[in-house]
This record gives sequence, structure tokens and C-alpha cells, in this order.
Amino acid sequence: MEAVNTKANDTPRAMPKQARRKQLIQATIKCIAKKGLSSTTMADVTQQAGLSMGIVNLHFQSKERLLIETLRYISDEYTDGLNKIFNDKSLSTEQKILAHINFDFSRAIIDRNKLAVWFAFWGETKSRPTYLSICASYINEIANNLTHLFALLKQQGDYSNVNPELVCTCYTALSDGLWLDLLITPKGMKPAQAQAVAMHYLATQFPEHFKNEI
Amino acid sequence: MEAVNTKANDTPRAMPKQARRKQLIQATIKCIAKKGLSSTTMADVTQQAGLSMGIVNLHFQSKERLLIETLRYISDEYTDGLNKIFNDKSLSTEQKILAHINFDFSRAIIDRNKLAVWFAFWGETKSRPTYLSICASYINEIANNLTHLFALLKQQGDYSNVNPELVCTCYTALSDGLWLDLLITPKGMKPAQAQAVAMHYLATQFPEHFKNEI
DNA sequence: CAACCAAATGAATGGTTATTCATTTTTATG
DNA sequence: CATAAAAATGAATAACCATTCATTTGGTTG
Repeated sequence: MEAVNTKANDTPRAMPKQARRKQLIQATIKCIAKKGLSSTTMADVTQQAGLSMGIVNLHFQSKERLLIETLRYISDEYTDGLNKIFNDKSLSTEQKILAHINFDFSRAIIDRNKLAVWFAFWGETKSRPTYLSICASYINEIANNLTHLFALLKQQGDYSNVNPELVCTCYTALSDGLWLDLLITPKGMKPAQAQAVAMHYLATQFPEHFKNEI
Repeated sequence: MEAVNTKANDTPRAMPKQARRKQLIQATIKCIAKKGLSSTTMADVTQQAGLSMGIVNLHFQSKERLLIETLRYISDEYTDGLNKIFNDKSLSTEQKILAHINFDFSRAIIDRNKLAVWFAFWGETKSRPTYLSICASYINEIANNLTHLFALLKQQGDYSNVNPELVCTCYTALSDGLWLDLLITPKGMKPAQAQAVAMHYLATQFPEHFKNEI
């Protein structure tokens, strides 16, 4: 997901394969947001990317693989961001949790184009095992990490009746639901507001740590 | 949404128009769950319903209208169920809220076929104003009712720092997120468990009323 | 700069799919 | 029972779309 040389204006033909793939994935995200997954065509994607019809099959073999790579792209972006926080040894447990929430509602993540992509794929998981397995793997990974953080925080205060697993499940579901609000009621729910709702829940569980954040 | 005469085995041709439309909508729900919105075809739907190709255009004019009516169907089913609870004068405020949660995680609502339909349409709202407006209207209606219930409950206990609007937003998002868990991790999350998570949140806000429900 | 190679193009192809409508089947009416 | 009206059928049609591949373009190398 890191900086790939995308000097599209200079010498397009010299772009590394990886960069062209990224360009096509980003065009796909825009198209899914603009036209919906069900009516996004190869012609739409290639035109959005400013390239020719055959290009997708050249780089991805098929439309289906392009879609899978698109899901993997946003899913990796999300997981990588959270892992970086989780593995950052300069942060305290409390700071990691705060950074996690900040990330969940950061511009790059709650971009409405990407939210549209998330929901489009979630809607198809029941019929596409490949989509489901991509989603399932990142979900477990994140849940384990976050539960661990809550368990650590529990030891740092008077939180004897906090259940870290339950809090993780609840926080995660809440975050997903707030993403939905950001997607379908853009005028009613602003990112900062969504983040405040998430903080409000954490404050109910860890008042000593998060009461002041609201 | 009420009982429509569907005597499919007796005299199919005599079914009222409304019933045939319902039959087609239910076939559509099954197909979207089975094949995904993007690859559900007219042939799939009519075959699932045990009818002939031309039937959808006869009753719905076009595929697009069938899809819109399908969204309206699940959306009405949900809204009607909640309104019935909200308007039931035999229930106390507390009982209404409990009934609301029970309904949110009842078999009819968290049927995985229907969940797949919800997410499929949510994923397309950004590109289809019609889908968006159907969703937007029911969301506002429910939020107003639920906020009102929380405001009433606030007066029945030591809840001076409870914010009914915030609690409504948070509960609603949580519920949507739990629906996602039920859709994509069916083996990990059971309906009763999801409901318990929702109750857990309400207990943080109204401990005097809901602490014992967990 | 010439020759080669990789990347990209886009017209052509073939398969898929929504929609139509002439025909058939069923129900209602007198 | 005969006739008319309504409902349903499904083969035919026309539009659409993913994929292919012969050709062109651009970059690299010696």
C-alpha cells in the first residue's frame, strides 16, 4: 500500500506493473462508488483510468480478479494501518486505542467512495466465498489485537466487570454501523460526530481513561 | 406486508396481483442472497418463483422497479414491525425498548437472506438516489421514535447525564454493525449473542432498567 | 540510431441478458 | 356452455458487455 511511483504524467509506459494495477484499482473504487458494483463495466473502469479496454485483462486476467484485488486493496489498507498502530512500541495502551479510533474515522478510511466499496462487497459475501474469506481473515486479526488492548487497559483501572471480548465486539460493530451512517446520511452525520459516538461508548467502559475525550 | 391470500397450490391464476408481486419479491430476495445483486438475472428470479420469463415485466414493468420494490418490501416490513411496537399502548416505555431490541434480532429480521439484501442495497445507495431516499426516510422515522422512548426512560431513573439522541444514534449503529456480523461471520455470531451485545450497551445507559437483562 | 521487446490499444467476437409481444391458458360472465 | 377478458407464457429480439488478439506505440539496449 506504500508509496508506489505513479508518475502518470511523465512516462506512463514506464510505470512499474504494480503502479498500473494500483491505478486500475483506484479507478474501480471510483466507478463502484459512482455507478454501483452491479453496473460497473470494464469500459467504465478503463475509461475512468484513461486507458484502453484491453488493459484490465492484461493486468488482472479478468474482471472478477480485478474486483477481488480491489477488495483486498481496501482491506489491506485498513489492516496495515491498524497493525502499524498496534505494533508501535512508542505508544501506551491507551494511546493505541485512541489512535485506533482516530484511524477508524480518518479521511483516508471513511472516504465515501471506499465506504461504498466496503458495503458493495459485504452485500455479496454470502454468494462469493472469496469475498467472504478476505473479510473473515482481516476481521479475526483485528479483533484479536483490539481485545488484547482492552484486556491490558482493564488492568489499569477499576474495571473488574469489563469484558474485553464483549467490548471489542461491541466497539467493532458500532464502528461498522457508524460507517453506514457516514455512507447513507452524509448530510446528517459528519466524521467528527461519528468518532464522538464511538468515544462515548468507550467512555462507558473505561471512564477513568476516556471520560475527558468526549 | 400483511397476510395476502397466496393459495399458490390451488388456483395460481386467481391470485390477486398483490400476491403475485409478493411472490416475485420473495424470489428476488432468495436470488440476491444466493447469487448476489450483481449477478441476479430475470431468468434467475422467474425460475426461482417457478414462473415464466415475461412475468416480471408484466407485474413490475422492469427489473429496476422489481429491485426497488424489493428494497421497499424489506424496509416496510422492518418499519411496520417497529411502528406496531411504538404505537402499542399496552406496553410501558421499558417494554417498548425491550420489544424493539427483540424485534431487531428476531428470526424474521435477521434472516441471512434478508441481511444480504440490506447490504447489497446499502452498497448501491451512493449511485442510486431512489435507493437512498427509501433508506433515508425509514431511518429518520425510526430514529425519532426511538429517541423519544429513550427520552421518556431518562425521566424514570437517575439518568441526568444520558443524551437520548446520542444513545439512539449509538444503538442504531450498533444494531446495524451486529447485522453485519450476523451476515459475514455466521459461525462466530449467533442471534442471541448479538442481542446480548445490544443489551449490554443499553445497560450502560440505563442500568436501573436493563442491568438484569444481560 | 536501429532493432528488439514489453506495454498498450481497440475493433471484432461471442456469450449473456432484459425486454417484447404473438400466442396460449385460465378465469369470469351471462 | 360460449364468449370475453385477464393472466401467463416463452421464443425472438436487440442491446450490452467481457474477453481476445492482431496491430501499434514507446522505451531500452548495445
